[in-house]
Amino acid sequence: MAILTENSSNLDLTISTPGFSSSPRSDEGSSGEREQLKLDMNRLPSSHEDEELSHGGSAPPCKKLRLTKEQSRLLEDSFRQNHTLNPKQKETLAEHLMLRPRQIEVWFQNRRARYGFFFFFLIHFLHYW
DNA sequence: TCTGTAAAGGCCATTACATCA
DNA sequence: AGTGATGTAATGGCCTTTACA
Repeated sequence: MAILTENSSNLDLTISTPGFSSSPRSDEGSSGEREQLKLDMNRLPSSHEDEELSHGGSAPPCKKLRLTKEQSRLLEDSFRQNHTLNPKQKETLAEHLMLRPRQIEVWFQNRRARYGFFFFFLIHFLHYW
């Protein structure tokens, strides 16, 4: 899979994920049920749900989600290509992964925080060694 | 040109929750 | 089944940059 920034000046993204489609799949395989559950939990809340939450409705705030392997993998691939996202890329990724843009943003932020420095250090270490 | 200001985005520290041993 | 450790999603605050009047 790859997310290609076709042109850094124009903000288009090409996302192709073998075995992963943003559209719901009816032929979910063996790992199916548990994974499907995760996807359901992780899916972007409908505008109605969103509205309820944002208006402080009686519904409890969303529990912390766990990203699926596919979601993580896709995010990881994007991160490898670019450690930061422009708004368009964020939007596209969010749409593709059925997450909120804020979640994409948070993932990249945490990713940079956890491994960014490590890899920076590692690369320079290898380079000079 | 400068200057003040609001909006947006990034980073950091921290919290809170899910999972595993 | 209960518990502590660990990993990580999420939040809030602060800072910098940018656009605009």
